[in-house]
Amino acid sequence: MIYKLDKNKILVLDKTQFNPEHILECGQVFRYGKDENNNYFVISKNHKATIVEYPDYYEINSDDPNYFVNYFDLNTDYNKIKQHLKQNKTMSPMIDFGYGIRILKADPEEIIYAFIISQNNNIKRIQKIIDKMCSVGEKCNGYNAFPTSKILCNEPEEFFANLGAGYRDKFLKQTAETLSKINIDDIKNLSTDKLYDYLLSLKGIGPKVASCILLFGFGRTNKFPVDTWIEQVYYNHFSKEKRTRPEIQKYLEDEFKDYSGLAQQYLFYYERSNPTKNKRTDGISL
DNA sequence: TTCCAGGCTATGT
DNA sequence: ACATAGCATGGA
Repeated sequence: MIYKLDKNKILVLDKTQFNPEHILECGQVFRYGKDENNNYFVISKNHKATIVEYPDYYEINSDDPNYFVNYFDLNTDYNKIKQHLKQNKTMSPMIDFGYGIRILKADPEEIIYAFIISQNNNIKRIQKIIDKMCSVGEKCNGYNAFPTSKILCNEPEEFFANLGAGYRDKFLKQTAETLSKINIDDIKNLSTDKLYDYLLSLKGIGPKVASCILLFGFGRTNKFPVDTWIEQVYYNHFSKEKRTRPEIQKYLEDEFKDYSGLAQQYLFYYERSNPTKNKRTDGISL
């Protein structure tokens, strides 16, 4: 038990396994920021939470505490998981660096669109594009909800063309049309392999994006998405042996099994916070 | 100017 | 099955 509910507030009582900066800046969601009081906030679907820090605890203020108990995965003991992962000597210092990371239970549809946008892109621009998409989302108290697929599929071509998403605009439009015709609950319980194949059938979704969606949108923690950053981590901290991205993914999933997703977040956060000076993508020693 | 960013599609072999 | 050019946009 690391939290307690106090009316409409959640009090997170264990700061060793909850840190808003670690959670939000490790690249799993994009609709977050700091408000005028320097407090982190995050928007998920049609809900918003603000996190206020106190000396011995964090206070989560939101429009729906129950939603955010699940969203922040507060019933899972991450200290136990970290202890297990620390058996890997490479991981250990990286876990100490991002000790407060948690895998969020984000909205699947929102994650699908967000990670289609993410391909061959940078986080600043991803956030900008998503923000623009949300201009057509349901108006909530001081923010816009992420637009539903039904809303998106009724938007004209120009809407997608003007997002600044570049060539990804047609992927977003096609995905909106496809997803508006299905119920996400119908695919939510598919096996990981079947769900993976379904995601790959959508235009703009390849192995890496599908892995991110499985991990962040559908809670499949045995997935280890490999992007440019993880590729760097692999060559700099795990092995000099040249491998393709799918091979690196298999290598790391074999190593971390059901904890792959969380392990990936520690590595991603660490590498992005401490960029390797001499980039090396070919596996050859400098 | 060129390179890069949470890669993928299309089009070759 | 594997390799790679081309891709929109903006910041370094």
